[in-house]
Amino acid sequence: MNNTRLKKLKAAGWKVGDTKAFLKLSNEEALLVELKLSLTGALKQARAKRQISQIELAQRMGSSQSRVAKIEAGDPGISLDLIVRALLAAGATRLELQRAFVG
Amino acid sequence: MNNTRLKKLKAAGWKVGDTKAFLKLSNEEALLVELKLSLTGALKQARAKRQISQIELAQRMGSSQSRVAKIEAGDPGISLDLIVRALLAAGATRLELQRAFVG
DNA sequence: TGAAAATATGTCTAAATTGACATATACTGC
DNA sequence: GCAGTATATGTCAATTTAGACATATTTTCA
Repeated sequence: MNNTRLKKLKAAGWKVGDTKAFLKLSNEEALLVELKLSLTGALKQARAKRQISQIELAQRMGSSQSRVAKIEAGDPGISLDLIVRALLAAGATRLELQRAFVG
Repeated sequence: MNNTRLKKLKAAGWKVGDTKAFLKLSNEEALLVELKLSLTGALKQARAKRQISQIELAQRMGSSQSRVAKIEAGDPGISLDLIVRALLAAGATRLELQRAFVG
């Protein structure tokens, strides 16, 4: 029913500004990566500060050492969720989170 | 989601500090959910402020209207990544992000 | 130096998340 | 009430991310 109209809108929306939309996507993706890197940096700091091993952190968050290593290595294919979980499990303060976010 | 996690933890031999660890996990999970809700709230505001429809936002971020609706509805099973992508696509400022992020 | 601890890297299957689609419901102005 | 539009809900195949494990490399320190 509304399908035809929806499709029309979609098609129209994508034709015009195709590359522009793509560039925007890239930019947003870059911002997201930047944010992730900032957070993983904070994680490394938080963990070092508290002298927690990757194994211990992994246990605390119900994950594995290899995952923690990958998080800190900025491995692509690591979700923001997991990074934040790690930060929380590492006992990062609100201020630390904030600083990481501000960059 | 938490059930499977708990089961896994138990199966994996978490005998000592069992409940304590679980409580910690729950707490961190709760904090994460809180954060997500805060961000989705910011998304709704940002989108309303800019008068962008869900369809348009979906197009901008290369997603679908139903996904956007679910993000804003606080649907479980929506990643932090997707929420942040939506915020960026909605043109949320760094300040808006910050406020939502740190609470 | 060298053993032990910590961290990095690669790969697997299972589980979670995705966009897309269909469709239902809510809202707007007329 | 009614068309047009916006938003909500449910489902699904395909992709992505997960923990786990093996193993390599680096770091630590007696």
